[in-house]
Amino acid sequence: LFIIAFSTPVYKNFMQKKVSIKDIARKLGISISTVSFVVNGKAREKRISEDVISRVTKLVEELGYKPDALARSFRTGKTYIIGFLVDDISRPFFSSLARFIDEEAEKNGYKIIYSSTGNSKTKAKELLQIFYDRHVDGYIIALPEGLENEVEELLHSKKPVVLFDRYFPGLDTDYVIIDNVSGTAEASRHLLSRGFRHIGFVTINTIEQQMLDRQKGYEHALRDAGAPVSILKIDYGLNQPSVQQIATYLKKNPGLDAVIFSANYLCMDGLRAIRQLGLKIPDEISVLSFDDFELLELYSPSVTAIAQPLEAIAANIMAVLLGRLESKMAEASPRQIILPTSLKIRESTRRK
Amino acid sequence: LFIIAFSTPVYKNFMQKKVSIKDIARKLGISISTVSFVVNGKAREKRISEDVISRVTKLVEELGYKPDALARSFRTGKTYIIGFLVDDISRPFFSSLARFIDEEAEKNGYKIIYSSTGNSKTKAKELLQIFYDRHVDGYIIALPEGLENEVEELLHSKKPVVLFDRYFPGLDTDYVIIDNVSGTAEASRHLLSRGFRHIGFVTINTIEQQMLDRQKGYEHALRDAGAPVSILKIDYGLNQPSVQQIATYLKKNPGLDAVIFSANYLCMDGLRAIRQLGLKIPDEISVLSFDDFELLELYSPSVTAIAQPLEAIAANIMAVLLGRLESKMAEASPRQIILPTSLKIRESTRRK
DNA sequence: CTGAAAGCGCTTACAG
DNA sequence: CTGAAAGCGCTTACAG
Repeated sequence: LFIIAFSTPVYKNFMQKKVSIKDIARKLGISISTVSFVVNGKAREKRISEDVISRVTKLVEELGYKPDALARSFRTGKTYIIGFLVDDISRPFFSSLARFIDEEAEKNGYKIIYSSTGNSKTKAKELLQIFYDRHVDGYIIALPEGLENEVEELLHSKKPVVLFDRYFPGLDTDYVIIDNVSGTAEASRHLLSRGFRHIGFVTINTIEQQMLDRQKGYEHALRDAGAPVSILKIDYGLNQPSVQQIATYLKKNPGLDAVIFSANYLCMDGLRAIRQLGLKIPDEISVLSFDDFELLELYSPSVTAIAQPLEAIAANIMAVLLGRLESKMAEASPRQIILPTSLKIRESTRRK
Repeated sequence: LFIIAFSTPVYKNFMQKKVSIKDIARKLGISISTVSFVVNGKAREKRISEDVISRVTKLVEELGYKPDALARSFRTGKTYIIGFLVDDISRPFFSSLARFIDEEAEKNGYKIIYSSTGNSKTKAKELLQIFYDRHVDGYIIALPEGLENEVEELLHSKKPVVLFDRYFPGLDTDYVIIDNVSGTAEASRHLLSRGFRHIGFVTINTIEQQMLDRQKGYEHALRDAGAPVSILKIDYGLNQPSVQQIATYLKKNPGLDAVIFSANYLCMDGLRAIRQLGLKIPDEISVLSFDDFELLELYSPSVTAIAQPLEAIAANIMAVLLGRLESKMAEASPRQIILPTSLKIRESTRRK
C-alpha cells in the first residue's frame, strides 16, 4: 500500500499537530506534488531526482508523516473498507470466517465492516445501502433469500461482489460455496456402508439453494442404494418450536436408525429432541450433522459431521476479492468456486 | 443523524451521476450553504425562510440526495466508525458481543470495524494504530495484557475509549466488566452447599486482572468455609498441551470431587481431559465453568456455568460510548460499570 | 434571511 | 525534472 515503512507510532504524538504533506513540502522548499509522488511510489515514473527522493523519504520518516487516510479516501474514492453481510455474526460459521477474512484483509490494508441481517430481507437491503453509501470497496455477502435483484443491481456499481455460502443460479457473479450435494451424498453413503438403512433427513422448508442441494445429495445416495427416503421439513417461525417438530418426527418414525441434520442449528435442536426422548446414540439412533463445530467433537458420544473448509472458504473469497480490487482480474469473467467438504467420522455413527 | 427520510435506494441509480449539494443548489438557484444548513437541520438556527426550507426538502427527496459520507467525514473528522479490538472475533463471547454492539451502533448511524489481536501485544499495538489512522470515532477494547501504556496514550486523543472484559486498575478510563469475584464466590458456595468439599480451580498463569479476580472469589469462598484450596495454573504455550496438564492434575489429585474452570476454553479442555480419564460427571467429579456457552447446556450431563450478561455488557458499552460521542457526557468522569453474573445450575453439579 | 468564499489534505492532469 | 492549480463534496465562519 505505502512504499515507506512507518515505524513511529503516530498516535503517541497527539500534542504536536499532525504532519501534513504541506509541512513536508514547506520544510524542503519543494511542492506538495513532488512529495505526493514520492510518498506514493511514483517518483521514478515521474522522474523525480534521486536527491529529492532521498530528502523527502528521510524527512517523512523523521516526522512520521503518513498521508491522511480520510483525505485520501475522499480524493480517490477508495476506502479500503470491505462490507461483510451475514445472517448473524455470532454464529460460529460466520464468526470464524470473520476472523480469517479480517486477517487476509489486514495484510492488504483493508478493514472489514460487518452487519447481521437476522434473515430479514428489509434489513439486508438497508445494510447494503449503508455499505454503498459508505463507499465500501467490495462486498462479501451471504445472500439472503429474495435479495437476488438487489445484488444484481449492486453489480452495476462496478465494485466487486463475492457471494458465499449460498448462491443464486441465475446470478452471474463471483461466489465461493461448498459442494453440498457431494457432502450429503458422501455422508449418506457412509451411513449406508455402516449398515444403516432407514436414514432420516431433517431440513427446513426453504428455497435456499444450498439446503436444496444438501437434500439432493441425500436423496440421490439413498435412491442409488435402494434405501427409503424420509424427510422432515421444519417450518421455522411457526408456533411449534423445532425441537418439538423433530421429536414428533422421530416418534412417528420409530423405524429410523439414523438421521442427518442438514445444518448445525438443526443438529443442536435434534440433539435436544433425542435427549428428550431418551434415545441412545448411536445404538438406538445414529446422528450426523452438516457443518462441524466444536460441540460435536466434544459431545458424548462425539458426533459425525460434514465439515466445511472454513479457512479455504475465507482464503478463496479474499483471493477473488483482492484480485478484483487490485485489478489484476478486474474484468475477468466470474469466478465460481466450489470447495469440497470433508466427513469427520466420530462415535455417533458407529457401526450397528 | 440526518433529518430527512431517504426512501429511494440510491445504489439503484448508478447510471445517473450521483446528486451533489451543488446540483440541488443550482436547480433551486440558491447557494450550497443554504442547502447544507437545511440538510443538516440547522435551518431554523440559521433562520432560513420556511419557503426555502420546503423547496430544498422537496427537491432533496425527489432527487434522493444524500450528503456524501466520505466528503462529510473528511470535512468534519467524524467517520461514524467505531473500532472494536478483541482477542479473537471467532470466540463466542466476542462474536455475540459483536452482534449486539453492531445492532446498537446501527441505530445511531455507526459502523464497527473489528480486529483480532490473537493475544499478541505487537499486533494489538499495530491495530490500535490502524484504528487511529482511520480516524475511528471511538474504541471498544478488550485490553490485552501489557498494553496499558498504549491505551493511556490513546486517551489523549480525546476519542472515547471503553474497555471491557478486562480493566487495568491504574487506568482511569471507562470500562464495563463483570463481577468476577462474586461470580466464582457464588459458584463455590453453590458447590459447597451441595456437599462438595474438595474443589479444584483451573486457571492460567497470568497477571490478567479478571483471571486473578476469579481466583480470588474462589479462594475467599473456600477459606470462609474452611475447605481446602487447590489451584492449577496452566502454562499456555508450553510444550505440554493444556488437556494433558489438566489430566495430570486430576490424576495427581484423586481426592477432588469438583472442579471449577475459570474460562470456557479451559472447560472445553477440562471436559476432554475428564473424558480421557473416563471419569463420570458428576458422580466422580463435578464440573463448573466460568462463561456459559451453548455447548454446556447441550452437553450430557449439562454443565453448570457462571453466565456473563452478554446483552447487558453490550448495552452498557454502547450507552457509555454513544453518550460520550453525542457529547451528552463528553467531559464526565469515567464510568466504571461492574455487572453481576448469574449461575446457571445444571446436571454437572448435582448433589453428591 | 442568504451567499461568496475559505478550507479540510490529498491526487493528478497540465504546463514548463 | 518540478511546480502551480484545480478539484473531490462538503461545512462553517464571515459578511451583508
